[in-house]
Amino acid sequence: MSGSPGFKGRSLLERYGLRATQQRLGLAKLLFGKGDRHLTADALACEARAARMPASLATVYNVLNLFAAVGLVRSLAIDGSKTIFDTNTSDHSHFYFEDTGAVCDIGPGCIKIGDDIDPPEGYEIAKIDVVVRLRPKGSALTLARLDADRKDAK
Amino acid sequence: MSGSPGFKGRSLLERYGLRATQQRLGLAKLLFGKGDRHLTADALACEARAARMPASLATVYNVLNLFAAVGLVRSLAIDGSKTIFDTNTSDHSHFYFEDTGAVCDIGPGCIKIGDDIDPPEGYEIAKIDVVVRLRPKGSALTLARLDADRKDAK
DNA sequence: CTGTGTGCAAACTCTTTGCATAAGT
DNA sequence: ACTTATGCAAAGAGTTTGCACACAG
Repeated sequence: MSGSPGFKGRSLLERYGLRATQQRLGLAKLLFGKGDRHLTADALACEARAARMPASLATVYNVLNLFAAVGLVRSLAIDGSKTIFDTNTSDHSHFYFEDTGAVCDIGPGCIKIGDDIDPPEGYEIAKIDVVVRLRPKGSALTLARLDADRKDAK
Repeated sequence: MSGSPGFKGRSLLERYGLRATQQRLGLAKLLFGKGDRHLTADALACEARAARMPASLATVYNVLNLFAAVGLVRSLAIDGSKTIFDTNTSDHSHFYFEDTGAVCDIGPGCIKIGDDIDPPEGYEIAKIDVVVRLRPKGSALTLARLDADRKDAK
């Protein structure tokens, strides 16, 4: 099971006009081998190392950005600092877990965005990102809590 | 008109339990003095300098993060690199102009988010961010275009 | 006065880039 | 062979942090 995955990475890459290098094949296998995924470049680099298909962090960024440019993956700007790459390129929304930083898909049926949005003159809609931010129940940040925390900190 | 703005910054800050310092007052005036705004920390620092109410960049970050923590402003993670602070804390969506990086509000009426979203067990919805990404008409990135660009680059 | 905020600069994280080497067609 | 990708390390942007000084209450 090590040399000939049923996974057709080579033809996938070639279909997108990309040269099939070891690193791209390895990363593609990790990305598309096990269902929809949401990964940072760093996380993918770690997985690659663990799977004995090492690729430098710079290469992982290059490959992910390249994949994003051709539409193989989609990049999400959810938490500001890290860029998350999503292997699901279809229309869908996301849950974002503020405590863990995890991301997961919401089926396209659950959220209805008006198809009646009027883009300003001269512009067209590239895509619509919907992020439902979740926090553990009862952790709401209230003024009272802020105050309490300030006193606790003393 | 220099010393006593009709703008009640002091009481605003004190209502939120914040000490009314010069920098906070100055920044609050810029933020809330002219309607809803979408600013980066850097842009606000520049404005402050221009308005003769200078505050160091570090202080601008501190103040904006503080304001965001108490709910005076809302921080948006839209483009991944820069954090944008929005003075409109009510429920609304955003247009994001990919060519200029500008952000503007979409009235809450234009987009309907199902109120029927089921948060996963143990979590509650902190907020929902909707970003409609806009690009200039006709700039869609197609495979054909990518190919053409590659050849052009030669 | 006492505590808190500010400013500066350095540290830090994430991401991109330049150049020599290695791999792909 | 010729082209293109990779790896490394350094650069770059944006944001945060530590500490001395200054300001607000």
